[in-house]
Amino acid sequence: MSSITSRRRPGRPSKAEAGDTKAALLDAALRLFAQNGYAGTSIRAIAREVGLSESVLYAHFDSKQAIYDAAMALAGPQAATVALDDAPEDPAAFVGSFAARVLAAWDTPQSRQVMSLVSRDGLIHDDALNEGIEDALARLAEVFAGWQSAGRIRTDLGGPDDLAYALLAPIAHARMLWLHGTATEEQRERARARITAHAALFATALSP
Amino acid sequence: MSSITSRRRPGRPSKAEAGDTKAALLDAALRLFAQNGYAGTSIRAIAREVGLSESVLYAHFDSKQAIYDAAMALAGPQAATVALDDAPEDPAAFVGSFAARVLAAWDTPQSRQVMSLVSRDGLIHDDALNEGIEDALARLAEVFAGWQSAGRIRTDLGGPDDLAYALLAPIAHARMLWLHGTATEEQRERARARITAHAALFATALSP
DNA sequence: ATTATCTATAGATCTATAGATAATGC
DNA sequence: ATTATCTATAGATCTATAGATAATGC
Repeated sequence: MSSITSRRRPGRPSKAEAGDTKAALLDAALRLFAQNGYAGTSIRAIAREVGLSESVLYAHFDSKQAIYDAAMALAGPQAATVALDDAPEDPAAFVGSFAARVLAAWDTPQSRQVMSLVSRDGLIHDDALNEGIEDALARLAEVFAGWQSAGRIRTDLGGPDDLAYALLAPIAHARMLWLHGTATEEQRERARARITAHAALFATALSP
Repeated sequence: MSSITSRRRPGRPSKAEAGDTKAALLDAALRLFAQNGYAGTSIRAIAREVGLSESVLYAHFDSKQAIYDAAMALAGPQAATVALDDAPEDPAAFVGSFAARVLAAWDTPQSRQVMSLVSRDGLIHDDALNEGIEDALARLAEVFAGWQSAGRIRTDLGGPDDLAYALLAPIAHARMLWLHGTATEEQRERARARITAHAALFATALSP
């Protein structure tokens, strides 16, 4: 049962058989880095994944680190930004739509892979990433601060930043547990259920 | 500036210079595995950390995997169990003391290393660990269920499991972010502040 | 004799490079 | 000529083992 990965013959492939190698490499790299971490993923494994020889990676990238960086750069940014939208409507409605939007952004194949990658390679502890989280919390807190001074939500629960954390942390935690690179459909469903349930609970708790 | 790690001479060390090598190896292994992951940590690096030759590891363990397992077994269990204690007192008091006990259990050097290890090697997605989390949530939910049927806490916020998640997830998330193996004192302080603030907020929200 | 270390080394695997090969595009 | 692949290989590093060496404990 030796299923040989039929070797491609040497020389430039004909137009018909040529694909977007660089994109395929990055896609495979992101998947494998997310699954096995940087140290646990070899150049060889990435090449095998796309069915090419190892040296082809050095035609497209300078080094293993460069491949990692390129994969991160490609997949990273869009996952960090969670749009807060403009003038938030009613508090309860906002909380629900906020959670839904965050969920939509995080429940994509790429975002889930980034989640795994960030966890596997200790980047949660990375300064850049931490600032992203702090920033998201701060912007959310601003919204709550506005509502508190307008008397539209409870003020006795805690400060705006406490509220922001109480809303965002359970959502972020659901991401950690159930929206990673190798999550099953069942786990993703669990994440969705938890996140919407939490948003509802939080919205109810907010009202004065 | 070649500071050579002065080589020990061959042969069994004298009683005076002999230490508990196995314990030292496990300690170094846990630290390095937590910092760099399984694949990112070599036998060589562990040996260098305790100042011995590489082969000494094979006198104490069968394989690299066996070292990892031993380090996990040593550090793992005590971090998983978060005692719920017996008959919980007053809801607000319970929430505060629960958070304090979880915090105390998680803010230890070993528990923090386990946190990093679990994250680095993708073990958060491990079945055993996931069941541990589900179990903790379920036991917490039972407490809330009792109070809800006794009318001691709000019932309109959500079901017992929603409440359990709303309390535990922000605490667990603080652990992820600020109670890992290489957390600074500043980060740990941040975790403590966040966790106690969240417990207070949650307790307030609970009361009918 | 047993135990705890060391040195030396085998064999696998990893990153990276040099140079061959064949299609493309001018 | 340029581009995109391949084969072959260098040199580093990794896990693991064999066998030497010296102290211990009987």
